[in-house]
Amino acid sequence: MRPGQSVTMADVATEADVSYGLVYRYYTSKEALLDALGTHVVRMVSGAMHQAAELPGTPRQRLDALLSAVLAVRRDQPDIARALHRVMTDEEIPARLRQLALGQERTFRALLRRLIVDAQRAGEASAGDPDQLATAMMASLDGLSRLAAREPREFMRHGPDAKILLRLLKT
Amino acid sequence: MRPGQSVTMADVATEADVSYGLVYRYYTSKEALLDALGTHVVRMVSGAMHQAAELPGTPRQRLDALLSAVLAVRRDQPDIARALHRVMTDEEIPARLRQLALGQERTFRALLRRLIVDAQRAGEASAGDPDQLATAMMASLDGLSRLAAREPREFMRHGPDAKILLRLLKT
Amino acid sequence: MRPGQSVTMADVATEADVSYGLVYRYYTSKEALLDALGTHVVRMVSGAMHQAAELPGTPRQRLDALLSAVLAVRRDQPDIARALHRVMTDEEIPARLRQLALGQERTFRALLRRLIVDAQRAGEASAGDPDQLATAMMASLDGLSRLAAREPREFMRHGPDAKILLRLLKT
Amino acid sequence: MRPGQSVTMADVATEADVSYGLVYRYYTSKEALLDALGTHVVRMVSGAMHQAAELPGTPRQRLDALLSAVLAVRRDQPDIARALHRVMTDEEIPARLRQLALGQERTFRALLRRLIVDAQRAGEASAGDPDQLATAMMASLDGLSRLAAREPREFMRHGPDAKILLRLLKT
DNA sequence: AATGAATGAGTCTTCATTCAT
DNA sequence: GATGAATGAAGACTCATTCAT
Repeated sequence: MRPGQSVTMADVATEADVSYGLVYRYYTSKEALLDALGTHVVRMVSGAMHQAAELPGTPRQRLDALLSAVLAVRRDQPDIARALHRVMTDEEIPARLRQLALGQERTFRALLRRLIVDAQRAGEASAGDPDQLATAMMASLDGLSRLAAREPREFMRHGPDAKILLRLLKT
Repeated sequence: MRPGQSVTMADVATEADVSYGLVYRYYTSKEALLDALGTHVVRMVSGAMHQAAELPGTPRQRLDALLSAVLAVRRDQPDIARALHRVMTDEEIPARLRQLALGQERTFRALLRRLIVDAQRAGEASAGDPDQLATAMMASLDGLSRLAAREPREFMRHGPDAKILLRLLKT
Repeated sequence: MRPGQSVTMADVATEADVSYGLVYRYYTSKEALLDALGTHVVRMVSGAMHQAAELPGTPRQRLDALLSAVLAVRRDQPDIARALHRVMTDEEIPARLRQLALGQERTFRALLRRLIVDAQRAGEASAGDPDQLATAMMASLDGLSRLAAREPREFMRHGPDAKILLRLLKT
Repeated sequence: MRPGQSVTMADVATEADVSYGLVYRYYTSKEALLDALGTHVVRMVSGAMHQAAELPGTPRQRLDALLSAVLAVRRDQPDIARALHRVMTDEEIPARLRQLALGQERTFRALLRRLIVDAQRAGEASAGDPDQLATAMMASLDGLSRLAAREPREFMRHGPDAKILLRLLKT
């Protein structure tokens, strides 16, 4: 195992079908590139998330929309999702990006928690600590998303849809 | 962003409190080291998995034991879990290790599927495609495991336990 | 310390307020540009030198004029002088330019030597090896020039003028 | 003229007859290497300077000793002197080193000025602004030093010795 | 067996130079 | 002629791996 980056600038250049040095016309550094990429994805997810959350319907229906929207972004753009995942996993994430992602996570958690509480009030979800439920749903959604990103083809055919996560709220 | 490995051999040596070059007495290469590490974890998970699966009880109880056992390994050894995750995520996974992990995944899926079917027959789980259910459970378990590895302290206090995943089988 | 040129072609283009690639319309390469720049300065010094040497007066007066003229060029054009200095210091001086500069140095030395000998004959300079005296004067003039180029403002106010170098000829 | 540094780390490694990467065992960066090199020379010159200044004798004799000592360091270690010169000329001098060198320059100037004033009082130097005289002597010494570093062999045979700079004090 | 000095290929970044528009 | 996008060869720095002691 030679020394090596998981994604090299040469890879990026090759992938984008441009020359080695050209990447630096558009991004001042690898960090800037990763930051831009990550920001793009975070923004997309963020947008989908807020849109879904504002749809009309019962809390349960809105939860469904929310989960499905988030999952869809990752499932439909596996390359970018994989790249983002790599970036977020890396020790060397640009600090700004990490903050952005953490912020989004917090926002998502708050949204989820609110909908869960609403659902409980509406009798659409069993009682239980809404924080734990939110945590479980987020973790599960993350797992599904990763699977969708890893095996998009397989996932489209045989994968469960996000609705299944509503079962975590039992009945 | 300088070039750089996430874990260097120097890190390993320092961590293990041995000299720089001594690591090569025990492992012929970094690849071999990672392979050994990964194999160790896979074996641990594998062992816990089979033990749990053979416990007595209703299918549902055994499922609970299985999920809890797998989650416990990752939660209780966050460092190793993180390292394994890094290794598995990396493009440069030793091929042997990837095979091993894939094999384990298949075994786990088969085990899970069998227990789900048993649970359905016993009326402990609602009807539904057992493959999709197994997929959902594995993905969710993976998400929870990652969270447990990422925030072990937080997870121990406020995290849901694996039992919550049984809800995916509704009732 | 990143790799990097002291003066880039982009700097030149920006400085000259022309577009990036246009420089190559005028100079086929950076080497050619530096060569032209250096040649320009060498020519200026050369011109000033010969003019001064042909002024009327005693050998001592003509020496004064010569030294002052050479110093003035560098003092009054510090940017160009610095650039030239950089070029001449660099390992990668265009060969042609190096030759030109060496030739000028020889010419200057010959001129200086002649004037020194003349001054000695005229009783305006003490006896002594004229070659050593010429060497000392050239070296000192070089030192003063460099100082003038490095700190032009400071030098204009408090710096000694070239006349002081005549003291090297004692009395 | 290809892009390129005046001194590359590869050059250093080759010169020192060690492998490329080994240099980084001893110096954490090129900057650190240059800093160390420069510091070494500055210290040597500084030492020689102070020793010479404390010798017994008339102000004139001590001036002679001082100038000779400084010149000798550069003449006897042309390689290092050249390297230092390169480093100091470079835009990218380590800031610390630049400060060190400037400090030394100030010290040297103060020393020189004091000796010049003493010499004037002792009737060993003609009247005149001691600051201008010090500036002229320093610049000339610098010029001689550079020449000595550039052509050490030639300089040893035909070059003037530092004593000639005392003539700048006329009599 | 143990140490850490030594090696050199790989990666990010810069910049002289070319070329399509 | 003019512009700036595109190219690719260097150069600093890292780190897996080897080897003398």
